[in-house]
Amino acid sequence: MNLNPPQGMRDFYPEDMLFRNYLFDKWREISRIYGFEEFDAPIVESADLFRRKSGEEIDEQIYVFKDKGGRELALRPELTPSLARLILSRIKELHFPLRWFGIVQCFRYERAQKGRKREHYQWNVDIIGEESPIAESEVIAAAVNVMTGLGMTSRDFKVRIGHRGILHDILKYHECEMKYFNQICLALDKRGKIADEAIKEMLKSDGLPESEIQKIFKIMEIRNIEEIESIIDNKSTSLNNLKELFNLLEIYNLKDFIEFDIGIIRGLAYYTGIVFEGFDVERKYRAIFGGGRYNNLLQNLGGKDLPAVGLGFGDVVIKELLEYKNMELKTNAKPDIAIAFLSDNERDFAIKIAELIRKKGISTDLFLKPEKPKKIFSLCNKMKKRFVILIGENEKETGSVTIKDMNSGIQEEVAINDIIKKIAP
RNA sequence: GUGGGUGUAGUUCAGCGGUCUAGAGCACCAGACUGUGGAUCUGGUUGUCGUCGGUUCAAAUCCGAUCACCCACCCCA
Repeated sequence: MNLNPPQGMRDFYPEDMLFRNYLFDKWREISRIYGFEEFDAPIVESADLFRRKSGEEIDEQIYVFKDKGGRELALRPELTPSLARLILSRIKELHFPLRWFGIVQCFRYERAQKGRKREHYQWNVDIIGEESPIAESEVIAAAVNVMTGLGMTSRDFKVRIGHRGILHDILKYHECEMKYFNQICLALDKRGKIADEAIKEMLKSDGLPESEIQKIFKIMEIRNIEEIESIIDNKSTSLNNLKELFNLLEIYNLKDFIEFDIGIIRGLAYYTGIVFEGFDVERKYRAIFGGGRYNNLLQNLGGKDLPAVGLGFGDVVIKELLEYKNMELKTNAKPDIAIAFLSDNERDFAIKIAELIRKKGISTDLFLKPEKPKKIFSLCNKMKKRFVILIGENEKETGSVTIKDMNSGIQEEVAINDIIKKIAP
């Protein structure tokens, strides 16, 4: 019998749930503070919902299966198509802009690797129905606040911001041939990951002439918006858009967290404008979160265009990063109090004491059978209990309990009425 | 889908053709008796050496297949 979970799927032991809940709580808290409402959708959707979106290629990466009625269903690889479905079916009654978020489990059928599994949880934040870059800035601000809430600073991570349209404009200015746009995007994406020479080779084998390749490398050197301004004129709406976003983010006081990066492309075909990704400064990990503007959200479902900005923030990379930085978690969710008894004669008395404490909302772990004191204290020590309440013959007779403070090692006999005072002062 | 790496006690790993009747650290269990944990000490347990097959007098060790995990690519969240 193979005890492993299916390939790329994850088990969450209690100690893993500690981190997961910690992260989810952070996501929820920031969502609430930034005024987003939570929603969810089925984890299983009609396979067509996901296919329709971005061509055929995605098909191979979706878990597809047939239900007993022969309908083709899929485990969701992402939340956005479901979001589009929900919005479209209430398009008349919803008032925009909408701010929705979800914390959802997604699946992708592909080989697992560092920072990527076949299954992950993802925080999704979307603002639907707003053209202005203030939508982007709200979403980016929320993501940055999650990061800082997890203890990260601007020395640990940066949000790199790019713009598809600007790349287009620059290429046009350089009179690059647009038929190579996809290859150019690919080359930009590769920069920093593989050697420049290898990129050149790649472009060459794609059929780009030497002159074009040189232009592209010049473009890749662009490091800030001012450089772009000096290259292309002010009529570029994309450029103005991006400038406005940077101004806005300065008002949010996020200047230290953001950088312009012409190389941020993002794969998804549906991004239409500003795109951004969060990275650790050492670049040891892949993007922590990413998102951007996708103004044709509803098109694929037969609706009208609706401006939208979205963000996805997965649980896998951030966990690896926090572990690497030794910042994963400090809380201990285990019960603080343990109640133990020495023989069956005291069991019922111990139950009554446990219930008394639990009625006060205090987390209490009750031993289920009698144990020797040595074992009781040894176990409680391992489980890091704060207090151990011991009940034996003596205690039962006098109607009291023995409470031991595991930190100090001091113990005393306490009357029933004084227990709460002792353990929860 | 392609390429590479790794599977040995609960766990992290060492051993890489004959003394292996397979080890080490950590973990675990036990240290007269009575109602008391954490440090140290002493003793002890733990394994179809991933699975199946092959080569050999001899296989954890070599070869093949298979499964699983990891890493990279492809692609992307």
